[in-house]
Amino acid sequence: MTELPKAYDPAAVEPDLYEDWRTAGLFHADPDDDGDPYSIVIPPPNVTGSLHVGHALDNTIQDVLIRRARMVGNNAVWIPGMDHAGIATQMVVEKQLAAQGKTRHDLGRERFVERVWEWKEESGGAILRQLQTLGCSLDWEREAFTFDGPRNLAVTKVFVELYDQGLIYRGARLINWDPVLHTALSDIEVDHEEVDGELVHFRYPFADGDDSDGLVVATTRAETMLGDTAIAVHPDDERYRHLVGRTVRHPFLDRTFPVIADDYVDPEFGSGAVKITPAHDPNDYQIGLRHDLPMIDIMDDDAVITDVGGRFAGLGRYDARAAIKQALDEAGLLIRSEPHRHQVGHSSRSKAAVEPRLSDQWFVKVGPLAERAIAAVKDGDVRIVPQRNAKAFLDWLENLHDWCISRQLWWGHRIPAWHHQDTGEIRVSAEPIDEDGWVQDPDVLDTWFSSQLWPFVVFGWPEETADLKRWYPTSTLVTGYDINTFWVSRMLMIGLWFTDSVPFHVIYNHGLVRDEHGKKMSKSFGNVIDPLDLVDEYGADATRFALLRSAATGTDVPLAEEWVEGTKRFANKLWNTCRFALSNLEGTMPGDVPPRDDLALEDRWILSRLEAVRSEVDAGYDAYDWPVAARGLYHFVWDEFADWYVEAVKVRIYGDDREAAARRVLAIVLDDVLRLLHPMMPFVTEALWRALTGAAGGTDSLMVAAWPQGRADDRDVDAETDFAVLQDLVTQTNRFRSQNSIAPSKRFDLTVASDRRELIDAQQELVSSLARLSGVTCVRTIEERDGTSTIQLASGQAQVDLTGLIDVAAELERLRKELDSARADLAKVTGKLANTSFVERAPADVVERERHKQRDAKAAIAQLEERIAALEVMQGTGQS
RNA sequence: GGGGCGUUAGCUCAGUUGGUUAGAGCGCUUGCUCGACACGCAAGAGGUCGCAGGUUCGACUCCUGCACGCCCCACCA
Repeated sequence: MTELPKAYDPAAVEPDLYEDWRTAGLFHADPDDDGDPYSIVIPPPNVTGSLHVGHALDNTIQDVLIRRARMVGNNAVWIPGMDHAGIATQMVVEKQLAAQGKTRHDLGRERFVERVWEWKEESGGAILRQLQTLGCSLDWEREAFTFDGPRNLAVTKVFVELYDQGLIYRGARLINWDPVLHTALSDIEVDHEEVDGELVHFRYPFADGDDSDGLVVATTRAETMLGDTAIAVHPDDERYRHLVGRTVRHPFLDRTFPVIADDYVDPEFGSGAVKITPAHDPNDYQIGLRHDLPMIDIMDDDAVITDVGGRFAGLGRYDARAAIKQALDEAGLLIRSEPHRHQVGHSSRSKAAVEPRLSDQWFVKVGPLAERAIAAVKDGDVRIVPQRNAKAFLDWLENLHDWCISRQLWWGHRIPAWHHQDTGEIRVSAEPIDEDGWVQDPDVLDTWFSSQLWPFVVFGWPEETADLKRWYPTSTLVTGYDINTFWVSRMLMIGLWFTDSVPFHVIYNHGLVRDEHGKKMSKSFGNVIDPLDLVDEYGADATRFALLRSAATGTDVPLAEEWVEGTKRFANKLWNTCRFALSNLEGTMPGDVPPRDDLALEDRWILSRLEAVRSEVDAGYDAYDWPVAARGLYHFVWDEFADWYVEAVKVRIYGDDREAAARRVLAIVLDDVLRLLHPMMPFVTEALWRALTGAAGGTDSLMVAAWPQGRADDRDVDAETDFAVLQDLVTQTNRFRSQNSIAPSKRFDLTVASDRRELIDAQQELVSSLARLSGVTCVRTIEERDGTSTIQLASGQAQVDLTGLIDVAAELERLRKELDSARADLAKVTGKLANTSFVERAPADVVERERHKQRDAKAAIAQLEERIAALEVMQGTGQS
């Protein structure tokens, strides 16, 4: 048996164990192995990524699920991999080029993409290596990449089939344009932020009148008036009904357009008349379609006004906004402008304000896909945990717009479509078209188009591989709720469409990791915690366990460094409990529970508690309730096993009464605890388990040991009740000792009158040891005597003879001194709080602290006075 | 504008189908080199469970309203 160091040192244990597991092949799964299939695919981190606490939580949870599944006997696999992360990655490399004063256009497309690949090879995937330090038991032989060969083939196949089915189409639609990255974006890549703007009221003159007459409109985006092609009013609006059909004249451009009526217009807002810019506003676009209005794109890719803007051509959109306002004013058309807060869409990548723009793009028609996904959720084919997230998920699926999938980028899956240069004809094909006049579409696909295929392409789809048959559909998808829309819903839709199966049976949503006060972690707040720093400082087990302890299902996870520190102490506690056991086991192995007659009360008690906790912890794991599982084990190990059982068992181990049974029970409990704890704290449990069982390592590992089955017969309510009586007796005695300043080393006799007299009588030795008594005498009734003190018990009373135990005079003197100082404290604080300028001007928390001090001092005084009175009675100086 | 979540000890959170003195960790106070552990042991202080009503013999727990906070979604110029 190995000698364990006095304190647990994670750094000395973790890296070697990971390497040992890996070389023994314990992470690798074989589809031909026995056991029910259990599979998880990692949400592929971006190649640009490095491990942050969100990843740490997400992957710890997956590792917990996989490790437990293995121990339960499933044929479990966890697939690693990465996402090529189109925009994000392209931006990183473009930034590197910018540092050299270059753009991607200087390199050209081919060279640029090569450059991204080079970068991917050298620095991509750091995050997967970081996951190893966290202990993640991923099957490294199955690593996949969304942009590698097999995945490319699958993406092309999916695109072509969807196109053939009429579910992918190309067309001019209003899309979100990112004027910085020069690409279209999907709706969910746009974040709405509140912005302070201006609502500008101005007048469009009638075509047949002068500038003093006309129709007043209001807008937050004056520059878009260059693309106006109508003015809309509500059909029932009495103020304007008679104007419908009239024509207005553009003040700066040689153009006239009509006043139209449309229900969309809210008569209450602004002037009740809306300028319509179909090419630059989603609502106006719809109105434009309904009324067959011309759609005039007034901006170029940089959101700069083009020649259609007449004298405003060449101005950026914000400069144009100011210039037009001024021009309106000069023309006498500006009525007024007022401050106006409103929501403006921003690119989630470049943060630039998105420009709604009419553009030729590729779209996925999502209706038919969404229908099946909705049905799968409603029918329970896929279960969302927590259930309440299902509503938002369904709402989103039920209100989908078609998905713009083309991106004007270079890094990503090239769209398998070819355009004829002369005819403009389009052909979509899995094979390159190598004929004269045909050129491939320059655009690439939205990065989520490929990642939506992840759960089946990692197993080799469209090939009918053994892996695919064995592990698809996957068991559980673990993600934060923040990407349910981006990713999860799309996997569900496309999975159902192409594999006729849900891609996962359960969607488990954890919360987002926040700082200790529940605030979002962000670099600008300076509250970011790096999980790798935590691992360095406290170990991977502590980091994992701390995250799990606060990861209540679906709610955000507050993380403070102190908690991780506290968890490290728990690991150390476990370590030392094992150290005690190991140094006393004398070769005893875990095995069958000894015959009942050989067991002492504390044995039956701890076995009963173990069984209770095992079942609670198991239920916690089953319900994805990590805090319950973690707390259950923490409490059991520390407060029951270490604090009570280990102390109790010393009587027999250091003596010679049924010590064999004691050793056996010690080994059994530890063995089960280590197994139950292993998915959450894999390293320390493995190290200790090897020491306990003598396991050689390699394939002889806790990682693949059997999950505890439980022994229902071990539940022993009588033992628990009886032991609680002893615990109460010991606790009350300790309390008495502490309150009377009796040194812990001072032993004394206890006389007990209890309705559990026989029990206490039989357990005298145990009680004496735990409460550090010289003896326990059980009597029928306590007789009040001078010089004794009584302790109240849940089951009766105990009596202590104070003669010689306490130096009454000295104790009185000590207490009186304490009382004096407590009174002085109180006076000081009370004086401070009586000072009105302090109470009014000092910060609230400082005042609150003073109030606390005041309350504390008062409580202390009351208690001291009581004890002094009691001692005075004993001394004969008080009044009884 | 729609929807969701939360409000319990100084801080972060538990609290099972409503049932005697509402729990944990951290922090705080006091004492302790007891043959696993000072990353420890023992004891202690600290809460009118956001506010106002209601149901009930009884509510932190159920209902209604309000307040505050957080989050998601959303095409009102």
